[in-house]
Amino acid sequence: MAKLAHDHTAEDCVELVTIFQNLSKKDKDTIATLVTHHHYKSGEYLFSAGDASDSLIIVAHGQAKVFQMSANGKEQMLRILQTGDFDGEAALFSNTDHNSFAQTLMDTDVCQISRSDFQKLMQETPEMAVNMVNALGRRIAQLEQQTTEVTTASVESRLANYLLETSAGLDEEIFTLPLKKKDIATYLGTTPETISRKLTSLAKQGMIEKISNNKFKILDTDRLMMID
Amino acid sequence: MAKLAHDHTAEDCVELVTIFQNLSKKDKDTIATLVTHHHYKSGEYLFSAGDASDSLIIVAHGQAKVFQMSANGKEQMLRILQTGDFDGEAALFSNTDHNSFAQTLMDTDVCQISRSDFQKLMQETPEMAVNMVNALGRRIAQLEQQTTEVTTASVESRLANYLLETSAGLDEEIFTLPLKKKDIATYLGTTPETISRKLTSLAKQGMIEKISNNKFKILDTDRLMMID
DNA sequence: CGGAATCTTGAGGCCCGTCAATAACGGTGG
DNA sequence: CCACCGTTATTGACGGGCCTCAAGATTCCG
Repeated sequence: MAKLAHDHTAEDCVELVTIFQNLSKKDKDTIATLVTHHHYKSGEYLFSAGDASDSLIIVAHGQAKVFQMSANGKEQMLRILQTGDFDGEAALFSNTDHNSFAQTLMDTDVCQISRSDFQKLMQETPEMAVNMVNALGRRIAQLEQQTTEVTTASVESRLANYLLETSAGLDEEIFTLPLKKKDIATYLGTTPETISRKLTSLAKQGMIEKISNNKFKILDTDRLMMID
Repeated sequence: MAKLAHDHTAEDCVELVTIFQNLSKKDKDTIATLVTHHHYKSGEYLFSAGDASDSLIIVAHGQAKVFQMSANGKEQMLRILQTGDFDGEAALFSNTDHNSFAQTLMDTDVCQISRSDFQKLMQETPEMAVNMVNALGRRIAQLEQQTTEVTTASVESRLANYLLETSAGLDEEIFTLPLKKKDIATYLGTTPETISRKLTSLAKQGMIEKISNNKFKILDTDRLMMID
């Protein structure tokens, strides 16, 4: 394997992650000693459903998708882990298995803390526990939003929202969809075919412009927001 | 207002709620002094979207539904708060408004702790913060499950699961649906008409027996689990 | 007992999922 | 640089599940 372009150390993880950010230097140093890190190539799994779930996983650099598999074999995307995000499930309950999958979307560096170390850490560092509570609260709000949208809004509306969210923050006029259509589809609770159709439909209606198959330009934010 | 059948005191709240349960007597007493309680009649709102969100709300006795309202006016049920459950959102972020509604389904007693008191409590009582993290983690797992089911499984399958979950725990053969069809519908992301149709369909297929419009008997657990 | 809310049942239609075939893309090696 | 092949995306035809609208039946509760 090629040498990493950047070296990602335990300190990097601690600096990157929001739940550690406002802690004292001393606390951060302690945490750094508890962390192990690993490199994954694009497409590898961080964990699969059924795996023993025994550590908190932090994305130090890269991107991974977390999804569940339903009884009939359909994927449902739960979230995209970006640099600095973590997957909590693992560190919270004792003796439960993962019920979801995490697969990297690019080469990705990951840090881990074992459940027991993490639980000890929360006992000893209340600020960290409070940070954790806040992070989980945000996650809950986001999931509630996702559930509501998926059941109450049309695919066209969900897709429009997704485009607006994805393009927000980038002040580029033209932006690139960061995911394959299949992944966008499972994120929005639909199929790649429908995504494809709705994108051309939005383009025909003049709300977006299609530059290439995954590059787009927002033409009419207001109308996109009003769909459905 | 009539005198309450049972007196629900601050101590009751503290005893009832899982996040307080394994704390020391001393800690519990402290918490009890921070709690205020209120009685609500059936159908009243504990809070509405847009209200300032400034306290943790605990259901000491009764039942309430928490739901969001989508842009096009549809309700999406997020969860049912039972005795001992709490709504977290409020106590976690600073200066955000509620984005959901909570409405009682029967006469209900509620306890509250202000956000500032609760945040202080977490700082001073790490065990409580850890309890909170665990409770939120469970809630996340449940929401992820709900999102996945709602997008990947048919209404019939979701309803079958709901019936199994609702009847589980009660060893009664015949059980009563605790919610109106409209509420079941918004919980499962569908409409009352569809719920009605699917229930008669399940009965025709011999998997359940319809005793009255809201009393049912499970006849074939295995087939109910296999739907879809 | 009476009126309001809830539930049931039917008819009709549309959104979107499925299946399938073609096209475009992207990386690899010659 | 181009030819090649697997992956991904597009487009069409079709069907079905579920939503909508509406009317009638039933239940609930004062």
